[in-house]
Amino acid sequence: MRIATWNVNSLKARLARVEEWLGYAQPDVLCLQETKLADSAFPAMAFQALGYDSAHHGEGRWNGVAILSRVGLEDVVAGFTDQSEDETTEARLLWATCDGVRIGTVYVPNGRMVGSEHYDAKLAWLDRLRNHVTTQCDATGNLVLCGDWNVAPEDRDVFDVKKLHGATHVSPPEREALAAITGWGMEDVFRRIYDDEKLYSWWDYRAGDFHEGRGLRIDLVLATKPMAERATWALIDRNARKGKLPSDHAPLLVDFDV
DNA sequence: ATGGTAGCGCTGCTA
Repeated sequence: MRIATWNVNSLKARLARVEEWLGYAQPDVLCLQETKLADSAFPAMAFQALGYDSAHHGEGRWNGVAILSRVGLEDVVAGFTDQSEDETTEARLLWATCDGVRIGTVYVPNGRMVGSEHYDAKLAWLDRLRNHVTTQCDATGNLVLCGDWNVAPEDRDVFDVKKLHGATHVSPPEREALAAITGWGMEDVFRRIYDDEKLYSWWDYRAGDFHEGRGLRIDLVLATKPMAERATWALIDRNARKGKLPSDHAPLLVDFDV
């Protein structure tokens, strides 16, 4: 099973690129983030025409997550299950079961500046996700949780450690919040395949950062042990970050022997 | 050298 994750930074702006990419990347499951669409505007028919069932959880202008699958799509759950009736939350989490694998797509809040209310909200969101996963999910089962985590797990995932020291995406509390999730029983699968530095998944649009190699690895596929052990191949598809009007993120693909 | 781009949507916010 090939599972991919891609922050597309507006599915409306990126639909043609996503369709083209599905054609040559051939994922069985694709998790999307930042669709920036309301559910009513989600182009389900375009994906159905390519053989993919889909589920979308969106709010319109910002955020929005989706799962596309050509191997079945069942038991779709949007958001946190502890959500109260009147709680309004941003569309950042969606689950589905695809061919026996429980798959989640996440778009973790950016956090903006360390110490800001947005940063505190990011840490709180990650802790809520940890609570959700550790109480609702089975670490011995087939679980894959992928998306834009807005956290670079280690210094080797950052283009300039000194420049970004203590900043958002690399601060110790963010890394600890992510580690609390992996520590429960999931692995950053990409690192099972590659040890290298300078393998990034996001580059700022500004100042030629992509072409200068100034990026971060913040898009991650986490998998429980039984799944991670069956990972056979992974790739950050930098070609999808090139050309006219790309997303600022590249897609990440992982093959599992299931 | 403290810049720069993209998306949404029409003003400035978000990333």
